[in-house]
Parts: sequence; C-alpha cells; structure tokens
Amino acid sequence: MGSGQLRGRSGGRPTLEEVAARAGVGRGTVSRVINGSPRVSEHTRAAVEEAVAELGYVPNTAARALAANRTDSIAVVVPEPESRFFSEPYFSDIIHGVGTALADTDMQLVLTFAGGDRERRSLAQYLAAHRVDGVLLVSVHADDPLPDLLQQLEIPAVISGRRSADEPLASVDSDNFAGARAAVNHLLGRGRRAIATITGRLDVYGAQRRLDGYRDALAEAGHRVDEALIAHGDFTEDGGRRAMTELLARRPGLDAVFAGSDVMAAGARQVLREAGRRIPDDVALVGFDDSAIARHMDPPLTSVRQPIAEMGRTMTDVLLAEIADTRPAPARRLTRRQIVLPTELVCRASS
Amino acid sequence: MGSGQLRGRSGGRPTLEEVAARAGVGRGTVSRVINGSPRVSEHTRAAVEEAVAELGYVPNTAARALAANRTDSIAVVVPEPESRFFSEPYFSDIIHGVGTALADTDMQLVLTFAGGDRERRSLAQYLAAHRVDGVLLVSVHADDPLPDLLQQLEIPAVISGRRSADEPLASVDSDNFAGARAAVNHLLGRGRRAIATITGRLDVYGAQRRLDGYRDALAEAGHRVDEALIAHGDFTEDGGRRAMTELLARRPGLDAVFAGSDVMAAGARQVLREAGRRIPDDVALVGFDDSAIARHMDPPLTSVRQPIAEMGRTMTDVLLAEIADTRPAPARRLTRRQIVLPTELVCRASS
DNA sequence: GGGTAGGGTGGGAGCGCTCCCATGTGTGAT
DNA sequence: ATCACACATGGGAGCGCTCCCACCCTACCC
Repeated sequence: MGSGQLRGRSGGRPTLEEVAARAGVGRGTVSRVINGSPRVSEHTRAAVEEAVAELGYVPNTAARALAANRTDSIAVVVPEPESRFFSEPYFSDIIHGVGTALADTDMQLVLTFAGGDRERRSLAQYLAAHRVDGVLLVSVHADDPLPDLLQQLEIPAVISGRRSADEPLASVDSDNFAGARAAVNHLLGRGRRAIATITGRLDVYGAQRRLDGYRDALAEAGHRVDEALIAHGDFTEDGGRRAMTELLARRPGLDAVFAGSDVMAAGARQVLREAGRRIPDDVALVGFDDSAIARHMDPPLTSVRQPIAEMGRTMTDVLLAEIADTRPAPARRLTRRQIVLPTELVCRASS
Repeated sequence: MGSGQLRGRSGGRPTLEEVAARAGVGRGTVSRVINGSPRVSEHTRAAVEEAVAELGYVPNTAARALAANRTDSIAVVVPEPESRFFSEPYFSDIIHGVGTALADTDMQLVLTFAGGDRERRSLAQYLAAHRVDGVLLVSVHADDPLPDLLQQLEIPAVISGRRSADEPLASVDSDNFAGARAAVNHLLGRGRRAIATITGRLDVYGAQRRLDGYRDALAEAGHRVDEALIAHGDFTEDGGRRAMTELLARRPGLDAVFAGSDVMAAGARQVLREAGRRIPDDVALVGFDDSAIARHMDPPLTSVRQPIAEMGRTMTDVLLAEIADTRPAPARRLTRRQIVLPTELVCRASS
C-alpha cells in the first residue's frame, strides 16, 4: 500500500525506506546497520543485511551528505604552474600514494586545479561550499593564499613540503637537507673539490633546504663555500642549462655539480657536453628526485630519491586523522602534524 | 520571526531561503537566478544577485544533487595494473587534458582506481550509487567488464583507445595504425631493410593496430613480412629487453627496430648496447609515445607522438555532450562518438 | 469591454538520508 | 514481585535544494 510514491527520481534504485520495509524494521535501524553502529542486535542486523543484498541497495551519497553534512571525499589541489608540475613524475607518484591510502576507506579523491586566476576563483568557491571534507595541498609556494583560506574556512588540510621551518599547517615533507648533504658528501668522498650547485626556486622551502644541506656538508668537511659555485635555476631543464652556463663561465675549473632536480641536471648535462666536459671523468653530476629521467640519462644519473608515493600516503593518513578529529570523537591529536620522511642517495654512473 | 531554526548543521552558511528573504522574493525565484533561468525579470535578478553577493551565498551541492539527481562531477577510472600506468606520462597528460576541458564548466573530476579486486568491487558500488554523471575510461583491456557495467547502469562513458574495431562505447583514440606506418616508412626511407618490431600487449587494441601498421607499411613497400622479426613485449622496460634479446637471437642481422612504446625501446636499447650494436649506425631505433624518456635517451629517441592531452580534452568534451544528451534536451547526438586523433613522427638521433 | 494568453512569481511537495527522542523489552538488583 | 536501567528499535523532523503547479498581473485581441 502506498508504494506508488516510493520510487522517486533516483532512477529506480532502492531506498533506505524500501530496505526497511523488506527487512520488517524501521528506517533508523537500517541506517544503523549501514553505518556499522554497534547498537543493533545480531538477529536484526542479519535481516537487514539480507534485505540490502536482495535489493542491491546502495546508499544515496547526496542524501547522506545533506543530512550528515559531510561529503566523504577529499580534494587534491594541483597548482599546475605552466604545467611544469605535470611533466614531472612527482604528480603521478603523489596521486598513486594518495590512492593507496584511500583504498582502505570509502573516501573519494577529487582533483582540483589551481592554475590560472579563474581556476583559483572557482576553487575558492568550491572550498567555500565545503564540497570536500579535507584538502591535500601539493607543492605550494610561500606566498600562496590558499592555506590561509583553508584555515579560515576551518577545512582540514595537509601540505606537502613545508612553506617554512615553522609551518602552521599539518605537513609531510622529505628530508631535503639530509638528502643534499648525502649528495655532497658522496661527491667529496669521490675526491671532488670544486663542487657547484644549481638550486631550484628558493621560494620553495625544499629548494632552500637543499641549498642549506649543500652548504652544511661543505662546511662540515672544512671547506669554505664559494658563492660563485652557486647558481639559481627554476626546476626547469632550460633553467638548468642557463645555470650551468653561468657556472662554467664563473668557475671553469669545477669538477662536480649537485643539481636541485633531475630535470635541471638534464639541462646541465647538455651544456657540459657541449662544453666538451666528460661525465663523470671531468665533472661529476648528481640530481634530485630519482625520476625516470635519471635512470635513462646518459650516463645514468646519481640522484637523491624522495619517497614520493609514501609522502602521498602519509599525507592522506594525516588528513584523515585531522578529519576524524573534527568530528565528535573521544581522543584527539593522535598523529604528528609535521612529518619528515627520509631521502636516499641512489648512486649511478654520473658520479 | 522564526529565524531560530533557519541556521542548520551546514556550518552557518547562508541558504537559498535566507537569500530569498533578504532579496524579498520567493525560494523559486532565487533558484531560477542561481541556475540562470531566463524566466526572471531583470529587476528581480539584480536584487537576488545583490543578496547573494552580500551574504556570500554558495549553493549546497549535496542538496542540489539530492533534489536534481545529478552530481556535477565525472570520474576518471584508472586501471593501474602493477602501477605501470603511473610510471608513464600518459596518465598525467590525460588528466591534464581532462582538467583543461573541465575548467570551462563547473564539473568536478573524481579519480577512481580499479587496480585490485577490492578496488574494482568498491568502484562498482560507487558507480551503482550514481555518484558521478559520467565516466572516462582510460586504457581498458579487451575483456574488462567495466564498460558493460556502465552500459547496463546507463551511465554515459567514453573510452580512451577502442577495445576493438567496432567499439560500442563512445571513444577517443589516436591513429596508431598511421603512426606505426609512418615510423616504418621512415626507417625504410633511411635504407633499413631488416626492420624488426617489438609489440605491446596485443589484447590492447592500440598495440595490435601498431603491429598492423608495421605490416602494412612493409607490405606496401613490397617487402615480405618476416615473422621472426616480430617479438612481443608487454609495454614494460623488462619486456622490451626480453623481446630484443629474442630478436637478436633469431635475426642477428636486423638493422632497425620499431618498438611499440618508448619504455620498451629503452629496454631494447640496453640489450643492443650490451650486444655491441651502435645506435643508429648498426641498428636504428624508433619508439612510440614521445615521452620524456625519448628526449633524454642516448641517443635521443625517434618516436611517434600521440596527442595525449588533447585526447583527454576530447574525451571530456564527448562525455559532457553525452551527459547533456541524457538530460531533457532538444537536439541530440551532436558529437561524433568515435574520434581518432592524428599521430606525428618526431625524428631524433636514434634513426 | 470582456476574454485570453503568457511571462513572472511564490511556495508546497518532495529528494533519501541522519539525528535524536520517545517507546518498548529484557535483565539484574532490591 | 518491583523498580531501575541499559539496550534495541521506530519514526518525526529536518538537511537545502529543485520541480512544478497555481496564481497574479499585464498586455493584447476581438
């Protein structure tokens, strides 16, 4: 009786109500079973689960989101400046890690882009509408307004790579400092003495830390740091070429280069080769990221590996914990909010 | 009066109702303005827009999704078999293209993974719940049940790379056949005569088409196709190595290799080098994809470029059109459902 | 002048779910 | 036997929006 109005616009899919009718229980009880509440008798639970199976019931997420005021999804914000980000494996690896961590939950991953002005504006709208429960910020610049917006909106967020030493947001970073130190120590160990470096954009904290590590390793070994051996790139291949050209002009006698990324190392290699320097005989070369480029370069490039997929996974875990904290819960703050993952030097023929 | 109950659980954000009150109009009118309906007078529209601006109103998507039975988001399904997919630039480029196409709309992009069994099951649930308005299927194998599931659920879907010559689903593919022909013709033009090929997994239609193109070009040039010059890889570097080893054993006199992907070409190059063959002097090498690897290989690899980002963009456009078709609309089927985009040979030092 | 379109508008009736309070129903303590 | 309390359960009251029907008013026509 009265089943005429039960089938609504949802395309004929069964509703909670119908499951309840079939199982001979009330709506509330079905809801409890669906959400795994312990306050349901074993017997009733079985009956409901059977009805769910028979009807092929799948909860309507929109209705749930509306009633419970949560979305069960998180966003990954992709900065995408000049699509540089996409050309690097960084992106896919992070996403891969995030996907792995999310596989254990029923959270969904929404990809949002914050490239141009228009995209940033619509992203702000999107966040203001609270269309996601949390946000993963990848590769954010020091002066990006997004983190502040998120804090203001009280949306849980985790950032990859801190913006400064005292990052207020929860963050997951790799140990850029130690990685750079390892690279330089490795070069020193091979008897290199005039070790140059090509930095990334220094408004990226990680790039700064790699430079710090470079300096620290030299200082520790009792070397004076020659500022003319430091050139600034911007993470691009072309930037690597320009920086290498500068370095060669300033210090023709250099015998090693530590580049702040593999891509820049690739650019440097071209310039070195054109200048007739053999690698590693005349100049040893070390990169950072251990990307596919490093393995396929000629000669294969020694590089500092970052556990990027693991960073994605860890970021997600931290974010999920933050989201759980937001909701009424007994214990709080079980996760560290600042995590630094180790890097590792992968030695190949270029050094 | 009665404003006590107006602010609900939504975190204090203004609702349609409040905008209506402020603008001195009814709910329906605000809804019309928000959704750009033409049946609103200019004067009223202005008043509503002012109220929206003053209150900083942003529609609640969950409520809209529930009432209108649509989600304003599409899913990209990532097969992710042994994470091979992620190691290739294919993934990022497709996503990039999709993002570009979506930037003009207010649709969101949800990334879903269909790697393991468990993921596939939860994906099926996800789709059954109609949590997205449409689906982009990337790199699907011939026997994947997903496309059928989607048709059964009547969810609009577009596939990248057909599964067979008569793909029932809407699809966007690159011209693998012509690309392979161009590669082989190029090698023939350089005077190569014993041209081998390393195929990808032949249950991927594109791989089959590349092999077809190889055969066709040779036949057209009046060459008999020597089956011993055909070896099968699986798109991996290791597969490329194994296939190259086989080829060298069977036909030591070969003077060119057309590999079905850059990654396999990289594997082949290693084997060739270990066997003492110089590239391109002894053996010319051509790959497929024109990925970053191709540019950085030594020597730089000649490769067939696919417009991958454009494929992503086109797929999205087709999908959006399909979704629009689903909804009550005047004209139907304005877009072609089977699109093939041209490939292009990029010549470098390896041939 | 009355009749009739039709554009513009208000608001009721849901969409399918969660939250929470009220109502049983059984158990153990008194 | 009586009371209390915990546990299990049903269902009302929303969540904020869209859809759609009814209504009003202003032309415009005969």
